[in-house]
Amino acid sequence: MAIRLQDIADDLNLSKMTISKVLRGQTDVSAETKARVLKRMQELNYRPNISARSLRTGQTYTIGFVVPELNDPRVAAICRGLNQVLRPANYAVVISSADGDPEAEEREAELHLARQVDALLLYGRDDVSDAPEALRATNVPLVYLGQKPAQLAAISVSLRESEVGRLSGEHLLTRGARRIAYLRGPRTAVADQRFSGYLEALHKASVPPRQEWVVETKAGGDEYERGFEAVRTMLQQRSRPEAVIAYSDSLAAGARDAAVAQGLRIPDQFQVLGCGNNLQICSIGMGISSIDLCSEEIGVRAARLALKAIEKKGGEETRSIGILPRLVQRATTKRLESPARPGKRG
Amino acid sequence: MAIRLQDIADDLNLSKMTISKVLRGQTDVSAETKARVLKRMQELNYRPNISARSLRTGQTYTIGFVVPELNDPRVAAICRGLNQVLRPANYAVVISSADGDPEAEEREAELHLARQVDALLLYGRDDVSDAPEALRATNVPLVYLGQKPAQLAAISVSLRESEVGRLSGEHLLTRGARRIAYLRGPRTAVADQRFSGYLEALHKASVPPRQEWVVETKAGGDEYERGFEAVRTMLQQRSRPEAVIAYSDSLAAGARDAAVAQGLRIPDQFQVLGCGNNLQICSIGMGISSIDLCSEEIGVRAARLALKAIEKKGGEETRSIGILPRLVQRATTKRLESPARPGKRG
DNA sequence: ATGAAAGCGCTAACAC
DNA sequence: GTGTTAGCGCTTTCAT
Repeated sequence: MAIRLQDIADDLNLSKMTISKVLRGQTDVSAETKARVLKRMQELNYRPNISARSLRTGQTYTIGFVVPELNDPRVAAICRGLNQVLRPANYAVVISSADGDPEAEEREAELHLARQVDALLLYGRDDVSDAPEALRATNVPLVYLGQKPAQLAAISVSLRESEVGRLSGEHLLTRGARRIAYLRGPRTAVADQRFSGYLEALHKASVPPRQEWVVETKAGGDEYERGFEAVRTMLQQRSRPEAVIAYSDSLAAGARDAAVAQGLRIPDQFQVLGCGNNLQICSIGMGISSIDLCSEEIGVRAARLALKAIEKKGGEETRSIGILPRLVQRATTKRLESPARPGKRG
Repeated sequence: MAIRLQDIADDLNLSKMTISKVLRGQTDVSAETKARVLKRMQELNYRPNISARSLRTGQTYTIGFVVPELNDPRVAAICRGLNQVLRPANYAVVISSADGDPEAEEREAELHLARQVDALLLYGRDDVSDAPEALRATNVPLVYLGQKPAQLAAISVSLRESEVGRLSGEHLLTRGARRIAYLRGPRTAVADQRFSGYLEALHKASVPPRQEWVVETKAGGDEYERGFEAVRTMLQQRSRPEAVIAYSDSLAAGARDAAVAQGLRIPDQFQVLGCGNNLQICSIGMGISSIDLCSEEIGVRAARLALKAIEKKGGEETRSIGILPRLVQRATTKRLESPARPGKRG
């Protein structure tokens, strides 16, 4: 079938060992031989059989990555981060998507393990924090991204979710808002953490939270509509908020448009802060200020951790990294009068 | 290290051959033995070494898929289609992204081949239609998606791009529009084909095209802004269009908002038709009618073709499938007065 | 119904 | 600098 080391060896009257050495860049081969071999490899379009190699070496230079769903800008950003680190180190990232099916997630992970990946990365959905049973029994380094798993003995790189809420609250408080509504998203651990961070920010500023302005919003589907409706309703009450924080950018877009429809000037009379920094949404129409979830950085850090874990196979180093979100200001929140000057803080 | 067939065999006082048979579901094993083996496999969390297996069999039950960029709803949809067909057939899809780097694309493809994928799928960028040199010399079935490559001897599943333009034109013509602007997108083969389909539709309806309403728009970045500007400018001329077809949904969103800003009522005074059926964009604010590119179906068909090609290894069947786009009507184009009745056409 | 032998393509360890 | 030997974990073929 395909062309093998042996074929090249026969062809050149050498032993396959010499060819193998050239292939792997060993130095104990004469320059001349090396050149000949390389040339012939090119001509014959030789491709080393990775199965054979990894059977022999126990290493595949492959890292698996299981994601719940591909159509997610965070996943795309994480992959960029991963590749950034892993490609130069000669590792290939193999992504497999569960397409929204939680059971497929575990199956995909199993497949990766069977394929002898050198490390396995798992992107946790927001609503699940535990690892599949079967994964616990492996020696392969596991790295969780996005969501810290319940069990302690795992490496993870996750966003400090409570900081998302805190940062959001602070941003608006700093801009003079006191009457802040909060579209809190679904009932998940992540949403809860964000919300508690928000409450903390309010508390620190001695602003009491208002029950009636906290709205739970299911994820998925017509988030835009839900954001729109929620804010429209609030603005019809006697007691109106002057700003809103949304769990997602689609919700924020709906919120923004509801306020505009109500005749409010943004950001003077009403401010909107989204979450996710989804460019596709934040840059359609009036730019939405949003929290960047720093997914690319999460990818970079996870990749580094994976590499380290691969090296010291035995070392059970259990590191958990928390990444801080960043705020991206656009048109829906006020500019501060005095932009931060070096050496001072606003 | 990991647990092997041999370990289970020793454990149960059987030969590893018997274990292997159980593993592969051979029938010539007693039910009792089979049960014992299966049980032990479970307990020990045995995972067959795929490298070894595929070294032996030459098959990996893995199909590679190289995409230029992950953050693309078409790619996500294609993957859903692929998995739909391939998972039941026990194949794993291994996605690798080139992250926008055309050279990485070829490297990733090579990696897949070295890993002995049973078939390799390639998603062509709109601006490139040829295959990397090195891929021509392989026996592995190649399937091109999205974009038919220049060389004839290849299997491909692609969208009938000219139909996108034709369908767009027809949709608006049917709704009484004659003065149709066209934001034609970048200078790529795909955009050209769509445009020619559009011209064809105009021609068939005896509507002469108007140079000044055809605007070239670069891809990427601030498409929304560009769509907005283009339509704003057009609407300030004396001779105004009454509808616009956009190469992408972001452009369409900009176009829609420019028309609204100009005080036009949509869809009565101005119609907008997008392309891509990107839900994230089409459902923010006034729903944008758009052309669905049927990516999931492309995935399904490509997967079937790949499976066929794998089976009859020798059979050089070169099939090219063209998929027809579909229109999804929303608020930015007029509803037809008499919705199509069975047996009649409007 | 169960097992022994051989070998897939490659590389580690060691001669020469 | 180059070659020899052995074996990674599995499956194929053929005995028993």
